[in-house]
Amino acid sequence: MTTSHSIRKLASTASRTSGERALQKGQQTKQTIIDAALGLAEQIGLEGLSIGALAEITHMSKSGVFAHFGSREELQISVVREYYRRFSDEVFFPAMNVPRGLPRVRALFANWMKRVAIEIQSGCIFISGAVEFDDRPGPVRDALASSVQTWLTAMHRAVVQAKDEGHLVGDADAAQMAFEIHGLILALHYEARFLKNPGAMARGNTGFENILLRYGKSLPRASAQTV
Amino acid sequence: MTTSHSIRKLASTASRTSGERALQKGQQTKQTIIDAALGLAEQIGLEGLSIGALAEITHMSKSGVFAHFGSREELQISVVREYYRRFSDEVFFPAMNVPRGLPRVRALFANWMKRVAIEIQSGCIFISGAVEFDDRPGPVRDALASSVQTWLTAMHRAVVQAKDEGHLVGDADAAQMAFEIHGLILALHYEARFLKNPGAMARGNTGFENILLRYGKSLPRASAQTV
DNA sequence: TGCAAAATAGAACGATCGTTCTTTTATGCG
DNA sequence: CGCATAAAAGAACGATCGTTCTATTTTGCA
Repeated sequence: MTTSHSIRKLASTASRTSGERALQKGQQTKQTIIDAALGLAEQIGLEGLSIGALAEITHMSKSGVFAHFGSREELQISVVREYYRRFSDEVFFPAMNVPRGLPRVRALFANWMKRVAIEIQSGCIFISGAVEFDDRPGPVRDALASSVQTWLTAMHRAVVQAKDEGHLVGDADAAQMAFEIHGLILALHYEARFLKNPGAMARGNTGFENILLRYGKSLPRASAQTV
Repeated sequence: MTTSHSIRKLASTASRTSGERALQKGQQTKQTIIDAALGLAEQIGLEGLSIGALAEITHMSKSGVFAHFGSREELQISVVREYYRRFSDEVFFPAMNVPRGLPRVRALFANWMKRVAIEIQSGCIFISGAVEFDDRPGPVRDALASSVQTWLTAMHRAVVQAKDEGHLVGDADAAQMAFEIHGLILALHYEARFLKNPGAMARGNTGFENILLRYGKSLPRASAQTV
């Protein structure tokens, strides 16, 4: 549906077409603004974005910044899309080079953890945005929910594949497993970023191994039957 | 330390002293404002609180509302404290009537789940506040972090007691188990409230049973050795 | 009931917000 | 180079924000 199509569209965007020409001045500036806006949004949230602050950072006038987007909402949407692009590049695509099944699930989780670990300093827009827009309808919420849903669906698909490959126990519920993994990421983000708890990173990794103890068709159950 | 002391202080507050007199007019109004502010903050966040909006809701003047707190920050802190009080009343104290050990941990988790389930409509300030104030120092953040830490410590203590009672496996790491439980709650809040995923509630409960599969000294391991 | 004190209202402040409109500057193609 | 067009700046708008100051009303005790 929309989700997987977005992923593939992003892939085709990555392989640049021959017709690509150098960015015009306006596009360059717009990208500069989006970069600055993303950095700002990672710190103070999408709702904290202000045109005035962006103008100051980019050494432009408010109206100069504004003209590139036409509205604050459109700016926020641009930031969401940019974040989604970077998230995909860092977390999703690299894991596609890892064999499907449990190895790929491991890679996805590891990349996700790495990303969130970095974001202990800067903040994750998929998480902060969810809180900011959880009951505020509109195009920004739609863009955010769509991006998140695409990623979570990709993660879920990887788990399903792991089960198809026979890497998980027969009664494994892929959606349940994906839910529990998501919880580990959220707990890491919460406890590390808000509570400054230094042990959170290790607990995230241990949590993942505990999930595999339940769902993975590996050592514990196998050894019980083999020995 | 501060945490357990706060819990006990709250308990003593609950048992009303004989010297208590009827609230003066000012205190009544203040409580009315705090109630309205809490309701508002649960929907749009602590940062979304505005004195003007509160004045409209309570049919008062801005300055009339303002006078009770002296600053917006003090109002936000009052809201955090009120939320902490209600959270404790609904989640923590009822579980103290359940026998310590695994039953009490189950009760705490069940109450927590119930609370978050209700908050799928209204929002949890411990979660939204963490995102809003995760890198914004100040007294509001301090009040919030202190409240959250008190609760998480109480949860952790209950798990430690469960291990002491022999209800958990020998190598159980209480902090790790508390971390994973926290993750389930956060995943429930995220997927139910933001993504409107109807299956999230059941996944939270299943996740808890899966955690007990790992840490609980009950059926799975016992049967494997008994049979 | 009278009166000091508490509680609330009202008006105004400087600041910042997103947005609009007009004017100036920079760009890039023929 | 010249010129149409894109890009950016500048000024101003109405609205809302937290806060301050002063005036009015209400409260509760002697």
